[in-house]
Amino acid sequence: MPPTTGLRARLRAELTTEIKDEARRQLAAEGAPGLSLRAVTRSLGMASSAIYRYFPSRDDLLTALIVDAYDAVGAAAEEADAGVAPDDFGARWRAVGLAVRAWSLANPHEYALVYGSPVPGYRAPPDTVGPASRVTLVMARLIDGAARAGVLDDPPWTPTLPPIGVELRASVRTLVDLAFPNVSDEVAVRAVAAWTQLFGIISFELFGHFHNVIDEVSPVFDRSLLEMGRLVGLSAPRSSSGPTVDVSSAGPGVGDEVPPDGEDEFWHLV
Amino acid sequence: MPPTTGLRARLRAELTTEIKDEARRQLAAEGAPGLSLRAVTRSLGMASSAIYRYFPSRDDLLTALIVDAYDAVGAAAEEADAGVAPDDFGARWRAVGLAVRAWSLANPHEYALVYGSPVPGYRAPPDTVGPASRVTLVMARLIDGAARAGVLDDPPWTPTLPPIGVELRASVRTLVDLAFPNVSDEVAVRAVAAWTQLFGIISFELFGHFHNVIDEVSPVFDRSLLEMGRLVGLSAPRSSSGPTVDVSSAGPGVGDEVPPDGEDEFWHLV
DNA sequence: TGTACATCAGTGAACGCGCGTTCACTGATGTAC
DNA sequence: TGTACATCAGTGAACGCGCGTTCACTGATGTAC
Repeated sequence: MPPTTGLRARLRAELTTEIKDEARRQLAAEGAPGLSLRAVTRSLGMASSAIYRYFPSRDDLLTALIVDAYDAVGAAAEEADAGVAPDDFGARWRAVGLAVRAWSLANPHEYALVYGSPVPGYRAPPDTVGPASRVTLVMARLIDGAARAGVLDDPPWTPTLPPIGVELRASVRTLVDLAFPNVSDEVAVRAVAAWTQLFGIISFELFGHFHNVIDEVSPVFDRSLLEMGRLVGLSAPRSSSGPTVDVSSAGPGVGDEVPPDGEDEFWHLV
Repeated sequence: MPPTTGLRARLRAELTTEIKDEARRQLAAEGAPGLSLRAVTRSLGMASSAIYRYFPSRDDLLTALIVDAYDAVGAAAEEADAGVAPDDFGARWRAVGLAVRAWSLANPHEYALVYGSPVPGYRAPPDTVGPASRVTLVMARLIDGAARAGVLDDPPWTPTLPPIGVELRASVRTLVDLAFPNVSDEVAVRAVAAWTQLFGIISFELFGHFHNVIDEVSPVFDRSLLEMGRLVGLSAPRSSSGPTVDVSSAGPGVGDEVPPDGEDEFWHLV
C-alpha cells in the first residue's frame, strides 16, 4: 500500500477520483454494461493502459463505483435521519424515505447499478457488504429505537391475521437478532415489507413501470411512506420536514433533468 | 407479412421459436447486455447472417424476448387467479402473488430483463405495453372486484392518517379511472403500495439484497403478501391453495437450481 | 547537500477477441397460367 | 400436369469497430546514506 501523504499520494488520490467521476459520467450515458476503460481514459486524455495503475481491472473500478454509490445513499439517509428530532420517529422514517428517493432520482444510474439487475459476470467482493447495509441500518435503527422507547404502536389489525408460524419465526431470526432486538417478529416482517416497498416503488418509477399509470409519483410515494410507517407501528410525523411533497429535493424537477425527447438512454424502456 | 399457413410458414415459425429459446438460454448465462446474435446462430449451427431473416436487428430480438416474458408472467398470474374461487378475493390475491414469485424464481433472467435495470440504448416499442400490463391488471381487477362485491373492508387505521390531498388525488386519477373504478383513492394508493411491495421483495431476493439477512424468503414473502392484502382491505384467504409456504412452486427448491458454488453469473452480486 | 538507487506514473504498440450488420450469391419452395 | 417466374431461406466473406489487458519502455518522483 502506498502512503497516504506526500505529493505522489495526493496526485494519485486526485486522479483516482477523476477516473471514478468520469466513469460515473459514462455510467449515466451508457449504463454499467457499457462502461469502458478505454473510453474513460480517452476522456481523461491519457493512454488506455494508464488506468491499470489505479484499478487492476474493470471489475475493480466497478466495485469502487458500487461502494461509492452505497455510501452515497447511506450518507444521504443518515444525514436526513440526523436532521429530525430523534424522538419524532414518524418524521425520521419519512425523512429517510424521502432522502433515499431524492438520491435515487438524482443518480438513477448509480441506483440501477446497486439496486437493479446484477452486472453479468461481476462478483461483488466482501468490501461492498458494509456500505450496502448503511441505508438498511438507518431504517432498522429508527424502528427499533421507537420500540425501545415504547412509542411503537401495537400493529393495527393483527388479531385478524393468523399468528406467525415457526418457519417464519426462523426466517427472520437473524434479522431480529441483528437489527431488531426490541421488536416482535410480526413487526420485523412488516419492516421488511416496508423496506422492500420503498425500493420497489423507486425501482418502478426509475425503470419506467409507472408510464401511463402515474405521472406524478411524489405524492404517491409520500403517502405510501406514511402507510408503511403506520404499518410498522410508527405514528405520523409530528413535524413535517417540508411540504407534503418535498419538491426541494424529491420533486418532479429532478426527473425533468431527463432530456425532453428521451435522449438519455436510461429512460428508453417502456 | 408472410402467410401463417403452408410449409414455409410453419418452418419459419419453428425456427423463430428456436432462436428465441436459444436466446433465452444465453440470457440465463450472460444476461441481457451479453446477448449476442452471433452466439445464438452459432449454437443453432447456422450462419450468423441468417438470423436477419427472422429478426431485423438485435433490438427486435430483445423486444420479442421482453414481450414473451411479460406474457409469461401475465399468463402465470391469470392462471393462478382463475384457479381459485372467484369470490375468495383474499385467496386470489395470495395465489397471484405466489404465482408471480414462482415464475420469477424459475426465470430470474427474464424477470431481470423486464423488471430490472433497463437495457442501455434499448427503446421499448409500443408492442410491449399490452403484455406489460397483464399482471398488473389481474391484481387490479381482483381488488376492484372485491370492492364492487362490497367485501373490501374499510381500510383499518385510516382515521389516524391525514386525509388525502388534492395533489395525490390528481396523481392517482388515471389509475383509478383505468383500473379502480369502484375503489377509493385511499385504497388505490394502497394498491400501488402493495403492487410495488410485491415486486420490491422479489427484486431484492433475486438481486441478492437479502444475503446474510434472510435465508428463507418464502415464509416472509407469504406473510407480507397477507399483510399487503390486508392493507388494501382484502380479508384473509378462506381456502389456502397449498400450505402456508407454497413449496410446490414458490418454495426454496427453485432457488436451489442455482449451482451451489455460485457458478451462475447472475448470482454474483453481493 | 548531494549522490545512487528504487519506486512509481504514464506511454504506445500490440495481442486476440467478438460483435452487429451488409451484400452478392445459390438453391429450394411457392405461385400463376 | 407442366412450365416460368417470383419469393424466400440460408451462405460465407467482408467491413469496421471497440474492447480488456499485457509489456517493455522512458522519465519523473521519492528514499537512504
